Amino acid sequence: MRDFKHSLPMELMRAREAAMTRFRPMLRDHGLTEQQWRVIRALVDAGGAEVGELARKSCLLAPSLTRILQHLEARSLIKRTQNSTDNRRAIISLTARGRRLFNKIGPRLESLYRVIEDEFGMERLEALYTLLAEFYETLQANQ
Amino acid sequence: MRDFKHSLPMELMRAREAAMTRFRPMLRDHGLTEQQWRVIRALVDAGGAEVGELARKSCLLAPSLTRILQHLEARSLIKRTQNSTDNRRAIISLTARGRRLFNKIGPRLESLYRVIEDEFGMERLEALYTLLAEFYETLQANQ
DNA sequence: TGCATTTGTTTAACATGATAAGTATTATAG
DNA sequence: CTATAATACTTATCATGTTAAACAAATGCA
Repeated sequence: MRDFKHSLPMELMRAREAAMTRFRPMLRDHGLTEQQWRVIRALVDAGGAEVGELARKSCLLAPSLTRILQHLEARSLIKRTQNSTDNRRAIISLTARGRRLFNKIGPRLESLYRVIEDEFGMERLEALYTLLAEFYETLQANQ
Repeated sequence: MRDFKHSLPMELMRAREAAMTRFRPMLRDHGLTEQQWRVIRALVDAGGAEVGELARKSCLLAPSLTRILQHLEARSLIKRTQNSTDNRRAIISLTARGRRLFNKIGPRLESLYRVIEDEFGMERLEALYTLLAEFYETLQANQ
């Protein structure tokens, strides 16, 4: 049998965890989890989105996102607007407070990211991105 | 700001999720979660290990592992042996039942893994492994 | 129109992730 | 030898992951 250490899902997880260890403390300082940050960032990127769309963009399952949105709404970081043509769809967007939080945290995370770029090297990082994207596409295509 | 889609932790997660989607149904058929399977596999690999060692090998946090071991013990898949020289350390090992379960599931997961090898190609897969290991080492070294 | 089906989202239930605090045992300084 | 610190785990707590089921609004069709 293949060596246990050579398990792809675990290697992907370890690499991800190594990166998140750099980012998590700063998010925590602002009372945000990694997943809450992903939602905020996706909202900045999209400028308002339906829940399903947001789930795809932030790579979260719908039940997780539901709970996260409840937390963010309780902290007045997001707001819901009803879609007039379809009452099932709620449109989520950042509040001014949510945008301010993003503006405060975003740059700091970017600089942490640049440190990783420097340490690992831009070329290898790009190679990794490419392989990951190809891997994802390959497995999705044959699903 | 860097494009949101270009977020390394998320790309790593998406790739991992794409792979796990292939494996999870079979584990579920046998009443195992991915994490429980990692513990069982680490135990086969090590042939008995202390809790801390097991946590490292299976990439689980200690509190998670504690709960998982309770579940596996309740199902008689693992057993605990006390270390005579240090009563803090418990040695975990598989029961005969645990080994039987491993022998039933292991080969099926291996064949699913070979499908991925075929789809993505062995060379690219090796390249991905290498980059992931290098990435992990780089970030650990400067931590 | 009326009703079954589909779609978008939420609840529920159980398992794990993440951090902090607690407990028991061992090692160690004085 | 004893108080203290370090070690190995476990509990506790809150947030998310995963699956199934519930729910309401919209759609398709007789």
